[in-house]
Amino acid sequence: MDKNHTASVLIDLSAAIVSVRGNQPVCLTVPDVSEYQTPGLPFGPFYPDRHRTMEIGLRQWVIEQTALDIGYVEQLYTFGDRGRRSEGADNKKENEHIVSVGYLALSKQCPQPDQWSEWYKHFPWEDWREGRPNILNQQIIPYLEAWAGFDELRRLRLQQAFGVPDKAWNDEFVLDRYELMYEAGLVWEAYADGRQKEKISAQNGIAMQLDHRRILATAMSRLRAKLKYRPVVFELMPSAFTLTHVQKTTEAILGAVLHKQNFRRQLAKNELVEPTGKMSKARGRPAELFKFKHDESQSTNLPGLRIPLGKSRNF
Amino acid sequence: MDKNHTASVLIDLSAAIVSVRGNQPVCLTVPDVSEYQTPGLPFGPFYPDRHRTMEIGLRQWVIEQTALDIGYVEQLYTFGDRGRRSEGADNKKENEHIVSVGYLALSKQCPQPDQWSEWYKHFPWEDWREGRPNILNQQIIPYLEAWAGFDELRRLRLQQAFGVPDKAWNDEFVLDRYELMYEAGLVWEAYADGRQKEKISAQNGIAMQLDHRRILATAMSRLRAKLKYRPVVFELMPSAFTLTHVQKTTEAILGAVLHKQNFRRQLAKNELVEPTGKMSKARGRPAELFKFKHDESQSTNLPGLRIPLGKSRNF
DNA sequence: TTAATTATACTCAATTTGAGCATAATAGAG
DNA sequence: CTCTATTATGCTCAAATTGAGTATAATTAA
Repeated sequence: MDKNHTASVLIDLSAAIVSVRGNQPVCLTVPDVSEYQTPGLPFGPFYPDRHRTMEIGLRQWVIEQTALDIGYVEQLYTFGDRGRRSEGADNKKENEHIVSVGYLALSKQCPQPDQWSEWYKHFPWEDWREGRPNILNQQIIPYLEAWAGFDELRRLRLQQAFGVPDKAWNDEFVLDRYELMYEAGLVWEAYADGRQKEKISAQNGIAMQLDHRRILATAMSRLRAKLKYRPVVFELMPSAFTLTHVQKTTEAILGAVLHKQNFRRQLAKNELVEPTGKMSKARGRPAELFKFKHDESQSTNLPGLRIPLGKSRNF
Repeated sequence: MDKNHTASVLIDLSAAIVSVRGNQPVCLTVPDVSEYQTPGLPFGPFYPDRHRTMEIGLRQWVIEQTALDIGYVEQLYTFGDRGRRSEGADNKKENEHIVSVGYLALSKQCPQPDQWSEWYKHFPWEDWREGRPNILNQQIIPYLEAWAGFDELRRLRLQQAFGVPDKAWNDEFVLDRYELMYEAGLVWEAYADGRQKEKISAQNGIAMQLDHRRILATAMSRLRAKLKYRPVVFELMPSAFTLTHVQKTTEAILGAVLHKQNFRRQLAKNELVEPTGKMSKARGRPAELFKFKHDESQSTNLPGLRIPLGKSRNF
């Protein structure tokens, strides 16, 4: 094997640490000191002789830096892209390449509100809870249509990702949509990476540093998909909660509204929760407080919510 | 941040290159020269200044070394484990740590039959096409039951992974089952890694080098899961095929038998194939030859086979 | 007391799934 | 040439699941 090339790299562990505040999914970010002030995801280096696995390394610096209790952690993707990542960075030697491993982590609380950034400020087209977002028809779709032109492949991808013109919107294709917009030069990062000459006029969501918005998009895709077959919502819930609370949290993640009675039917069928006996006190009729049945550990591969992929949305 | 520790690592790209020969899923392996003669997955180093992305790097050495046409490639997982990976290797400097990025690749052909190893020789408990494998009740389950003892958590995991005693077998939990067996000291690798003092008496499938069997298990899990919602089978099919051929290939991957008519109904409903007009000639009534509708590219996120997760097996 | 609000029980049609039977078209045996 | 084994394909039907309601209960705030 050819040994003329350097094969040594540094490893960055980047984390999309997700929580839900009110009815908004949020993500821990660190501020940017540069002129653009784009927020970024927290990240830290991986020291292979200090930590046995990368996940341990990740948990370590998250605890050190944020004092957060992250229960659920899942590896997302490893990015080795030269173009997108290291070139722009300034505090690294020219020859040191960086590979970044993206993680998704879930946190039940989110203290210090200013450090948490709402998902849908970065991805306004992904929140369908109040109906189809205006930004789609008013900006994104027309621009993408023009970009696709008569290119058969581009039109097919457009149809897949955005459901244009006649297919349904699939909430899991967050990453596909972002990548398409990136390629079409519709997001700021494309300009920052030099793929796009002119700055984008419209604000298609708040940009992030380097490829962090891509990592967040990956996290959103994964979490939305996972929600449907694994009971990960409970990693975002307090120890006792009402069924409506679970639903609101699920809806926040999915960016879609669900049918109340059917949602409860799923919860009941899969035996995911059990009553605590206590009741919540709020405005209307008090709701029973429930707890997750398998909180101890390894909740990972239990059945999940089984939200039918199809059209179960409430419009 | 603490800079006393070395953060520099080498990156290995390991690939589970999968194909189907006859009715057996196979995986490209490289022979081992050491005393144990355990096969391993092919791998190559990643040179960050030569290849823009890791996937490009992977395709490069696969083409160079195997002359195979791999269409579909998907990243599986990045392993940074010190214990499992680099310690045992002998051709590396002590201080150079290795992170291995596992990939799944699919190939339509598999020339040089001796280089391809059948999945179910490494995982005999995963092939349910002829009914429940004997090895489960005769060896694996009793041993695992003993290992679990009265430990509540272990019993729960056993139930999840192996469906013991009353839950259904889930074909997607290949990795969970392997990891459980590893922890219980039921596979050779546990002995090789020093987790287990005595060599395992029973042959629970053919072992592989380092953590390669774990990577293959990851690949199997991912492929089995993907099959159900993305039309990846066609990456394993020739340009023209009969419906039965698609079914046999699917069954080989899933390690389970499917209901013929219902399988066809799914194919028809999702409009994944179209007739070529030609017919196959074989033993019985000739079957129509079909082709995949979207072969050009980006077949990635089309609907998929939608094989119901539940009990659609044929026993 | 009443209205607004939230929770929960129950219903029902449409669709999807699981499992089968019936029939069609071929090759090869006799 | 006919029969049989074999594979392909069309069609049916009950059971289960899903989508979308209506009805009713238990609160707080006015």
